[in-house]
Amino acid sequence: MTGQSFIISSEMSPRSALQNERIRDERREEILRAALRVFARAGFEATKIADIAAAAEMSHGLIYRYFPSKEAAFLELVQRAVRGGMQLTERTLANTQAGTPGQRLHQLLDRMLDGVRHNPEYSLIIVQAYASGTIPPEATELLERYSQQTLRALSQLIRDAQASGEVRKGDAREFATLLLAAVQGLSITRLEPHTRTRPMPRAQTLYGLLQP
Amino acid sequence: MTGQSFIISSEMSPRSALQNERIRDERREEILRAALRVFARAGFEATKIADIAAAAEMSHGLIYRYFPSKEAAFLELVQRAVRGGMQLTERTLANTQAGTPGQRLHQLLDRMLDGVRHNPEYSLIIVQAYASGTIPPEATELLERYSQQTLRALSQLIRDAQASGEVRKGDAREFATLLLAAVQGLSITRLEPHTRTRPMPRAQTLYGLLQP
Amino acid sequence: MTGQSFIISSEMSPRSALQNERIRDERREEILRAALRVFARAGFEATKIADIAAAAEMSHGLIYRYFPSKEAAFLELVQRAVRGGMQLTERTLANTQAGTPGQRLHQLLDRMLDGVRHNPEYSLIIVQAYASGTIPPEATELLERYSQQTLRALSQLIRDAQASGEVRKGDAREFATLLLAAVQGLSITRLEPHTRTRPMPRAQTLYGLLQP
Amino acid sequence: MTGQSFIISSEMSPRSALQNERIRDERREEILRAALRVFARAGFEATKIADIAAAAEMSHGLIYRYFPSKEAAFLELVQRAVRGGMQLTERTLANTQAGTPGQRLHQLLDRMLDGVRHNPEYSLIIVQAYASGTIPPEATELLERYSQQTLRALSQLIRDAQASGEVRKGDAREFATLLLAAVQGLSITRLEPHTRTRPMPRAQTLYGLLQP
DNA sequence: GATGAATGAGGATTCATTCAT
DNA sequence: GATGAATGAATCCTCATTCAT
Repeated sequence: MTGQSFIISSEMSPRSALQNERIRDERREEILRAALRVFARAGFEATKIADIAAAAEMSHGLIYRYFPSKEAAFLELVQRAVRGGMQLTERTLANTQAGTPGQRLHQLLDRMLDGVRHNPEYSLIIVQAYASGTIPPEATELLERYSQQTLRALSQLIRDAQASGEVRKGDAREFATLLLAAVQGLSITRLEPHTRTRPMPRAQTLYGLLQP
Repeated sequence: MTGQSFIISSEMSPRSALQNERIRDERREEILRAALRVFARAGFEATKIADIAAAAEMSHGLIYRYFPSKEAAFLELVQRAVRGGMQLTERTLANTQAGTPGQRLHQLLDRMLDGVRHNPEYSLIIVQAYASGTIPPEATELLERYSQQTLRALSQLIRDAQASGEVRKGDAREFATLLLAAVQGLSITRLEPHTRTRPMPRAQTLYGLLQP
Repeated sequence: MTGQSFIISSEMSPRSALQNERIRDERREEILRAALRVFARAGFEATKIADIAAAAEMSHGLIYRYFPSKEAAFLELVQRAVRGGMQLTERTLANTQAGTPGQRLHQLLDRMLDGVRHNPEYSLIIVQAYASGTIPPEATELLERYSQQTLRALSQLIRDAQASGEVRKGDAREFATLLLAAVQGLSITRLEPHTRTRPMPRAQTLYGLLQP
Repeated sequence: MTGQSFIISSEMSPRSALQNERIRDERREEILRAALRVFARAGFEATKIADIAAAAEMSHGLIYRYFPSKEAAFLELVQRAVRGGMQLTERTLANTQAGTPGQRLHQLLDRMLDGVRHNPEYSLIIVQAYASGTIPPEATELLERYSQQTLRALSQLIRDAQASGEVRKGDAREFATLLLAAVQGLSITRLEPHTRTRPMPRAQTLYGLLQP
């Protein structure tokens, strides 16, 4: 075993630090993947650590080597969900070379609905965070920032598209609120087997409603 | 209350039997009112029977005189929420003398948004039921029937309004899905102190989007 | 059942508030009695809530209706032990009419050893608090105050007895420290079945060592 | 360390076998040193294997190469403490050429107090063993033998010193019990930061009390 | 009917111990 | 030998539900 080690290592490490770090990172992601699935479907309170462990195919004790508590794992997922959502809107807003404001709005809606359709877990995490009675203040702050920022960005995009004549007249903030609500509302429908099979509205339909 | 009854008798008189039933019903409603508030905000799992009892200002033991379990109380609220929602759409659809299809659609949206604004608990119960990982199959069936029926009614109304030229062309079912999603999405915003203070979109705005 | 109640109560209390309070107080004391026995013998960490519950002949869940945590119950016992010990020395010191300083010192030692002999649990709680690696800062403070105050009182008594010629010359503080250490050391011997059966030194012997 | 060995061979040479054993012994002692510190302060139950490993600056897995269990390590320390204590008294008793019985008693007390002062860990291990609720029967037997033997030796020494007129009259066994209790009681005070700073009584003071 | 004391199943978390590398 | 990832039994604590009064 250690016969080889005299060449390289003066340390007597069975696994290199690098290897360990890789294992740790992978495990952490595995846990988060499993936790995402379970939390999204069942919510924070109804999710047992044992459920996450089972979904990640590991012992429940191991979860605690990577997260200090169930709450911490949930919080990380909320963070990722919020960050992902904010980046999406932020980037679309900033990416002025991607087309006219209307085109960018259309694109944003497309991506949002695509996310809800194929990857509803992250939007659901946000809904679950809202719906939970026992989330920590940090999560509440994150949600607040998320909705604030997303609404602002959406409103701006709508206002720009109104200026260019691509979106009909009206209170941009109200439009934005409605769009966001629709997206979140649609993600809820991904929770139930029956409703999940129904076809989701196309971004084009949603965007079409905004057109003059 | 029953403190008076010692005057008449300690036996059961028709009067007191009636009174008793009335009292029972009142108590039951008190509990449901309290449970509605608490469940809507915190969700099924995070809500403790003791919370409901505290909100209803009674001992937690008493809850069990009126409901066999926490689940049963929640289920009843889901039933009421579903029934209320279905009645609203059903009646508006049926009430052909209330105006043109477009007017009735507008009215329906108005009532829905009004409900979310001033009485968000019932819509939230539905969201919480969707979001909960441990609700009984009965609740799932109710939700399924609710969304099915509401979507059907909404679609019909939209189709009628399209026929009368009041609503723009497009897949009525998609429109209906979006409207319902928006309403449910908006109810979620009633969960958070910050977002709750933001003005809600007006029904006119929502209806306006549908107009040609 | 309630047939009787019309005479007295306008409240519909099954058990009167007074009764409830009495039950609560009794239960609380029962728990503390049981906890005292178990903690004294096994120490804080090795004592399971289930052990206390078994010793008190109740379910472990009930313990938590009376104490928020194992720690809180332990802390209360430390408090009582400390308070009891401090009162003993304090009163003997103050009770100047009980005899000469030497007589009072003798009396104090007598009571201390009697406590260790017949009621070693409280002294053991103090030893266990010292020995525990996970007691809360509150307990540490209590212990500190206890030893400080007891040493001060003992030293004073010894000094007075030296002035009256009843106790031999020497550093009173050292004498006090030794006496207290001896008492605590003796309480440790109450922990082990074998040593517990050995006769304990008499107060007279301890006091005699101090005499000129 | 073994980094050098690649020069000689990867096979086992007599030299490296010897070396290996020496290394093993050193490691073992390191662990025991660390464990002594940690157990003495925190007690058996509150001490985690990880704490010992951290104090010994090695991985916790390695501890199990040297000790089959936490209990085994603790037991070894109790053994050493007991053996050390017994040797001390035994030798002083036997070393008749070291002076008069009184002088030897004085010397013994001096060494005991010195141990408590500068090296309290071993006395504390004994206290912790007494205080622990989950030590194995082997430890209990050790403690029993220890106290029995120490008391016997001390009593004998005292009796001899009484015969030579160096110690006052009185029940030698009681005196011995008190001396031992005082020593153990003093070691407890080494557990707490505040009390640890207080000056410890001198052996002369303790011995003085025994003098006529 | 009403209360709240009591029970105990269930779930979060810890940590001694094992084991792959 | 050495490391630290992995396991799961054990323990604290909560809370739905029952029951004596």
